[in-house]
Amino acid sequence: MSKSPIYMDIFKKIKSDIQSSFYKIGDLLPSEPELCQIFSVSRTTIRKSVELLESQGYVKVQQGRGTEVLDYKISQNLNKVTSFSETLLSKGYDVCTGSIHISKECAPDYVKEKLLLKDNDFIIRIQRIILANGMPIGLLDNYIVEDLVPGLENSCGKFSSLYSFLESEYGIEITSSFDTIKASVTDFVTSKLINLPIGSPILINNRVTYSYNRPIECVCMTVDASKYEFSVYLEGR
Amino acid sequence: MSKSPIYMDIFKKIKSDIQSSFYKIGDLLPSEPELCQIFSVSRTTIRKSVELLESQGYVKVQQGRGTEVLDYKISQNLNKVTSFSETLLSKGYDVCTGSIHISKECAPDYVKEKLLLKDNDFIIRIQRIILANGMPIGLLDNYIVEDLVPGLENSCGKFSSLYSFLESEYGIEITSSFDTIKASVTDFVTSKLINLPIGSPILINNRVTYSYNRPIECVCMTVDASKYEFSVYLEGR
DNA sequence: AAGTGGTCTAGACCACGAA
DNA sequence: TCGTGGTCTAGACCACTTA
Repeated sequence: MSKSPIYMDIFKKIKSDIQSSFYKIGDLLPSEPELCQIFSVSRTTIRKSVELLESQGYVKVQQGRGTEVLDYKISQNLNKVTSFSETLLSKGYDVCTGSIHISKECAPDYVKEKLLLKDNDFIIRIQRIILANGMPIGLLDNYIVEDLVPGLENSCGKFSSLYSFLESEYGIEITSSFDTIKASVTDFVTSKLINLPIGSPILINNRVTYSYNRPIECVCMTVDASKYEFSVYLEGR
Repeated sequence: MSKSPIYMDIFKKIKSDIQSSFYKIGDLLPSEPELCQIFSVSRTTIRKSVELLESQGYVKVQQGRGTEVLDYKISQNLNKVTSFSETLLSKGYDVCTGSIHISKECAPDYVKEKLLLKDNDFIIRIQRIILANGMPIGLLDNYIVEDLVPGLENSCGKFSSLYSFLESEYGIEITSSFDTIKASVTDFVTSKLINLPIGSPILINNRVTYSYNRPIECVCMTVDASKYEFSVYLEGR
């Protein structure tokens, strides 16, 4: 049946209870001993769930007082993981996939390292040319851990935003990513693919995507620098 | 005496053991049961300490294998506001300022907008050429709200990290920033300044810096893309 | 004073990796 | 197979907030 730990199920249950206003913003959650009774588990397990809720901004835990439900719409982190198609959409482009090729491959070493794979593990590779307003704007090269997405190689044309598809079809919740951004210029091949003169500036975004600390995907996005930039909010020092 | 919890003491002890290379990079820490014996505590406590070490990037925990000591010098400082000289230092470059010019100017319109200035407000502008290992690597162009930094225009040569200087000399606490990263290629002027062929890829980082939600500075950094990349951790979706 | 979350113990069983 | 970390239990006492 369910392979996920109990604390994860409880976390999701409380999260959805908050989102459905069963627990209202500003209220206190039931106390930890009460939650233990409600879910028939030990306090350790409840605390792990509450820890998750807190880390994702759903509640504020205060000793001596209780656990308050926050306005998650406001308190969510600004630096959210968004798929590139989502980002382009929000910049006002009309986005679609120009060409796509899905294949099952043995992962290159650097991908194996990032995704903590063993030597014989396979990945699903998705290569795409992304169009914005009908013109090529960039390339996407995704590598996804094969075990997690059986049959994905036959889903050509069934999605535009990969992350939404992973969530709806495979129940994979994307919780975080680590992005590295660099600049370069197009070589011959890239120039042909996205229809730019050789030597045009491009932004390259390498990302590893995680679902609860488990790496599930890595992706390299190459995009026309004249049509894309990357924004981020930094906090603390 | 010590008011801190045991797991915090153990965390600090192991952290300093890592920093002093008692536990070397790439080694595995003693297993959790062993650590229990070493510190005479239960596994819950040890796990809390290891969790802290992991969250701060000192170790990588892997089921079935062990807890590996990471190179903390590389993995530190995610999503914190760091000055560019600090970032370059952490990447292993020997950083210094090649040339510097400080002036008091009327702010350009786009700067006024970002810093919420009025028409007659002035800014202190600092233009610098940054050297890494003695070679030009990039340009810095800072605009700082004048009211906050009286006399800064006479501080030429008194600082290398601007943010540290603002903190120590003016008590300005930098709390957050909003960064936009884009790619481009050098034009004639930039090429001359940082000693690259025309058309070389560069990364441009535009930043607005805040002290408790008040904008205090904006800066444009232009840097040789072959020697710099930008990393960020995104959370939630 | 009573109830909250914070810390901690001493066990147990399971899933995973390496040999 | 054996040792690792991952999860979980059923307690206990402490520190803090509120009333």
